[in-house]
Amino acid sequence: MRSRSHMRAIDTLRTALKAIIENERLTWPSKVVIEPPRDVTFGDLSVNAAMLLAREAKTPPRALAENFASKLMERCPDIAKASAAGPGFCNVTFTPEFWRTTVAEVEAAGDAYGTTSVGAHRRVLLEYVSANPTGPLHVGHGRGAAVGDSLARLLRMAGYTVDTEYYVNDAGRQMRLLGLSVWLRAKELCNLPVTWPAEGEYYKGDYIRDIAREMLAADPHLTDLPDAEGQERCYTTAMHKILDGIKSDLADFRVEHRLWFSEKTLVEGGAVDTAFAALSNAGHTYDKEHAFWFATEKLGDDKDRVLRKSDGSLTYFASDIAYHHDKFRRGYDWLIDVWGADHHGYVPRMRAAIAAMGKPQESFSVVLIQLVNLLREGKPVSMSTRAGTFETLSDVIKEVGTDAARFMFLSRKSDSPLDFDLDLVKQRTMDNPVYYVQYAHARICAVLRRAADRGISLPSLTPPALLSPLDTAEDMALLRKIAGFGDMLCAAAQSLGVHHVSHYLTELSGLLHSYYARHQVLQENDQPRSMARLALLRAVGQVLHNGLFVLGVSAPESM
RNA sequence: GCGCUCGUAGCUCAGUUGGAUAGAGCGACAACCUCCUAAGUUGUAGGUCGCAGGUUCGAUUCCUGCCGGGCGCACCA
Repeated sequence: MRSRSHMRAIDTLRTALKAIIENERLTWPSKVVIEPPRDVTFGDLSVNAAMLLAREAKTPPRALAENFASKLMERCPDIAKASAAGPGFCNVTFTPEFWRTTVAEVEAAGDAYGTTSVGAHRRVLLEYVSANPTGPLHVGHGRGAAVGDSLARLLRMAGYTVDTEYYVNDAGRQMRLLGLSVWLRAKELCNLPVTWPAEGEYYKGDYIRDIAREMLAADPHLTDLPDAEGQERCYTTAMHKILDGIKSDLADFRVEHRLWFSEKTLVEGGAVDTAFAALSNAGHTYDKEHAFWFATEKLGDDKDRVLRKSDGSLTYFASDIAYHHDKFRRGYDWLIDVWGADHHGYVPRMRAAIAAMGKPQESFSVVLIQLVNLLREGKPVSMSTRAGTFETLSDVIKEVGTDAARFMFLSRKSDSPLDFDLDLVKQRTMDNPVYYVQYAHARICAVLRRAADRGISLPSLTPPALLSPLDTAEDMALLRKIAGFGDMLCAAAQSLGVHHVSHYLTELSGLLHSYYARHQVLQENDQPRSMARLALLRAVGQVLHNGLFVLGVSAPESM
C-alpha cells in the first residue's frame, strides 16, 4: 500500500480532483498516483486518473484529462495552470504564492519539520548491531549500527514510537571460547604450559592478550585458580570489558541503544519454556529421534528445525524464538531486526516462528546489511575477527570521522555490498558527498551571518508579503523540493530505506549550490529581495539540518 | 543441485512500489572567482536498463526461462 501523502500540494490537488470526479459520478480509483513528473517543464504535479477512468467514463483518456484540467482551474485558486498531456496525464502547476507559504511551514515547525503521523504511535522495537561481545566492533558492524540508528530516527520522524535494543549474546559457545582464550593467554603470560586448541576454537586478537594482561595486573594469582573457575572468571571479566569497549565505540559513532537485553537473563528467566509452550499449544512442535522439533516447513521454511538437540541442549534458534516471543510480550507491535546479509537464509524460519506465535506477517521485518569491503588505496583489507587482523570501527572513525563514515554507510541501499575506501572517504570530492551536503548548510549559515553583520534581521515567522520577490524558476525548484521533505521521509520509513534521505539531501544541496551561484542573495540596492531570499535559504538550511539529523551527521555552521 | 539476492553510462550508484524523451556523482573534454565560502557553478560527450519471451493502454519496475556475480543451504552461533 502506498501511504497517503502529506505534501500540501498533493493534498490540495487530491481534494479538488476527488470532488470533480464525484461530480461526474465516477468512482475515485485506488490506483491514482499524484506525483511530481519526471520533467519539470510539465508542471509541479502529474495525475494519472484520466487513464484509469477512461473505461468507466467511456471517454478517451486524453479528453477526460482535458475535462479534469479545465475544471481544476475553475475550482481551485491555488492552481495556476492545468493541462492534459501525453497519453492522458493531467499536469498541474500551482501559483508561486502557494509554494511560498512552504517557507512559513518550515519556520513554524522548525526541528519538527518533516515529522508526520503515519506511524500512529505504533510501538516499534528496532534491534541492531547485537554483535557477540567477543571482540571489538569492526566496519561491518558499523554499517549495521549506522543503518539501525538512523532507521530509529527516521521512524520517529514518521510518528512511530521506537525503542532500540542491543541483544547481548552472553550465553553459549562463543562465550565459553572467549573465557578459554583469555584464560590460556593468561597462563601463557605466566609462562605456564599451555596446550592450544584447534584453529578456530579460540580467539587470537591482540585484545585477548591485553585483557589477560590487565587481569593479571589486577590479580597476579589469577592463574592459581582451577581451570573451570579461571575460565569462568576470564569470561565474565572479558565480556564486560569488551562490552564497555563496544558501548564506547557506539557512543563515538553517535549510535544509541536505549535497551541492552541479555540472552542469559532471558534464558534463566524461563522465557524459552514459555515460548515452547506457546508453540506447542498451537500444535507446531513434535518429538523425533530424542530431539524437540518445530514444524516450520508448513509455515514457509525449507524444512523443520530442531529446538532442543538430542543431547538436551538448546539450539540458537530456540533462544531466538524465545527472544522474539518476549519482544511481543513486552507490547511491541512491530519488530525490526537488522541482520548481516549472510543470515538471510535464517529469515524464513524466523518468519515461521512469528506466524506460529499468531502474529501477522507485517509485524516482523528484517533489514539485511550487506558486506562492507574495506579498502585502502584500492586494496582490500582483511576483516576476520578470529585471525585478529581486522580493521575496527574505532580505527575507522578515528581515521575518517563519524560524519563521513555514517554518510557513506547510509548513501547506499543497505542490502547491496559496499566498497568503503578509507582514502576515498577522506577525500573532499563528490565521491564523498557528505561534504557537499554539509557545505550547503555551512554556506547558508555564512550568508545568514553576513546578513546579520549588515544589520538585516529576519522575523522568526516570515509574513507572506515579504516573500513575494521569490519568483524565479530556481526559487520554485527549492520551494518544491523542501515541500516534499515530509513525503520523502514517509516513503523512506515505509520502505525502511535510509538511503533515500541521503539522496534527497544531495539533490537539495545541488539545488542550493546552483541557486547560490546564480542569484546573489544579499543585494545592496534591493532590501526586499534580500529578505525574501534570506528567508528561503534559512528554510532550506532547516531542512538540511533536519535531514542530516536523521542520518546522524552533523550540520556544521562553517567549514 | 535447491533457495534468496543483484545485473542500469567507462567507474560508483539512484530510480518515489507500473507511467511521458531512463537520472546523479566521479572520470574525460570545455567554460566560470574585482561579487554573500571555488569543499562551488555551467555546458558537452557517454545507454539495446544482462538476454529472450509473457501480462496491458503503457514494463528498468510484475511473471516465466536462460546467462553472469554475491550470499545461504547444521541436532553451529
